Amino acid sequence: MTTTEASKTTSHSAPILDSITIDCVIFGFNQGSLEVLLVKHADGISKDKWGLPGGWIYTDESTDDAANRLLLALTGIKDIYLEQLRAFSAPDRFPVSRVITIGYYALLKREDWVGLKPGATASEVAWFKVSEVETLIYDHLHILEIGLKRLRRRIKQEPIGFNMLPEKFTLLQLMHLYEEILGYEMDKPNFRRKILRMNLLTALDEKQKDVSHRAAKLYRFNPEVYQKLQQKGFNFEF
Amino acid sequence: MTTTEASKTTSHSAPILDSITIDCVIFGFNQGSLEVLLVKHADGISKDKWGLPGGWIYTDESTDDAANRLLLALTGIKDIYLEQLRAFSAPDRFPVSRVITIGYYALLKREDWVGLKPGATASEVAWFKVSEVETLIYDHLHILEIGLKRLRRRIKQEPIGFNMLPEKFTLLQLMHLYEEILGYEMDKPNFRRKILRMNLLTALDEKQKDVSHRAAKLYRFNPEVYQKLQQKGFNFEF
DNA sequence: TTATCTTATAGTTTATTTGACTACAAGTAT
DNA sequence: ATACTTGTAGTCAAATAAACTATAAGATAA
Repeated sequence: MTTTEASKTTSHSAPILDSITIDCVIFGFNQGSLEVLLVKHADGISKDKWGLPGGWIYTDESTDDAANRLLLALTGIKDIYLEQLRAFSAPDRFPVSRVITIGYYALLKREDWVGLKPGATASEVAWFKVSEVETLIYDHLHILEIGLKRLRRRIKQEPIGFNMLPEKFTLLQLMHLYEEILGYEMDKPNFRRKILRMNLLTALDEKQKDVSHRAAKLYRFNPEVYQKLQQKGFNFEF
Repeated sequence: MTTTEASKTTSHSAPILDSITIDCVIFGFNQGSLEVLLVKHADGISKDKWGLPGGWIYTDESTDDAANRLLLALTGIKDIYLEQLRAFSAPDRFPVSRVITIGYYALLKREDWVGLKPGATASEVAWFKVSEVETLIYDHLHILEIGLKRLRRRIKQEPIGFNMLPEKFTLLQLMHLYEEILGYEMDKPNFRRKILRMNLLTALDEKQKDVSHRAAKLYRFNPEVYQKLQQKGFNFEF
């Protein structure tokens, strides 16, 4: 394999599968915008171009394990929300040799992100607004699009949006997240009513601070309640 | 690679990827039951055991192409509804060597199925009721479960059920398909109203024949209308 | 300190959709 | 002719969604 793709991984020398990689679309929500974490390749045929973070798969790990390993190495964070998208397999997707990649997408709390982890291989890492990404190496733009499509679908069916918000958030912040991802505006009172009626949020005895207007109540997502409701056949829907 | 996995494919000698396969869950609807097409392996470590049809991927084709090629070889039918599930990658999923498989699921009209195509490699092929499948080779039972889950989700969001019915069908047949897949009973008049209101069905000037009761009107799914409605933001939902 | 601005939150009203039913129509079988 | 089965139409109450109004709770500034 060329250094181009090999540069995706750490310098770890464990045996790897030689024609399969993983690539990950990492979403974050920052100042009202949906963003994606990209890396700039240090060398190889895609030198100085931006692409999705990715890497090889060790022979003794699943692709889920590989994706989690990659995320930990890149962000220093464990237990990131992660879901497989699918395999991307166009014969010419990678110009040097035949490589199939398994796409993933992850949701990150921006408050957990502290910058590039020392020791990571990428020469540069940065957040980009999803709406402003225009070109990426290989078929990574396509993977990003599929990831975005999946996120839009999922966020209407499962309460995963919280994974991109701080632990404590206001209902308006949550609504803005939905508006940004789904691409349309919503009605504040109706949104409140609908989400509160589900009982998935715990109201805290706390309010926003440092805002120049009436402070809103803070809420926390309650995964335990969600699990219980799910078992009773409850279906999250937006 | 061993003959076990190799026996999945035809004896074609085109170059293949050596650690990736595809496996396909083929669903059909017959006499009120959801069924799956399985093959019995002729030799190798899984000799005489039932599993999903699968095969290798040529170096110059995508996994979608490989899946379509497999389906054509197995059934003789082109243009089968096909969607990728995801990659299955547990390191020990295939006991002989490290092989990742890309799972697919397909929907077949049982009227198109004419029995095993001459020249196919599998020693035996048969339809099984999904509810009665208990053991399959490797992780194929898991793939089947994921396929079923995906089918249940999709059928509520997109009008794909028609792919398992004859061209002309009655509303009750369609409802029975939904009941069987989703696992709960529905109300006849309400079902009619909801599906007809969507305008996706063309009423034909024909009725059922050879039934010992009042014959129901036959309908046909109209993909053109669906496409137009989709562009206008229409969302199929059940 | 009062007026004004901004956002939070509560409530109203109407239209639409769902779910559970009833009723009748159109055939077949006895 | 009668009973039986399934198809199809229609009713009605309850639940939900969409659009909107109104008020509350602060912060800011005249």
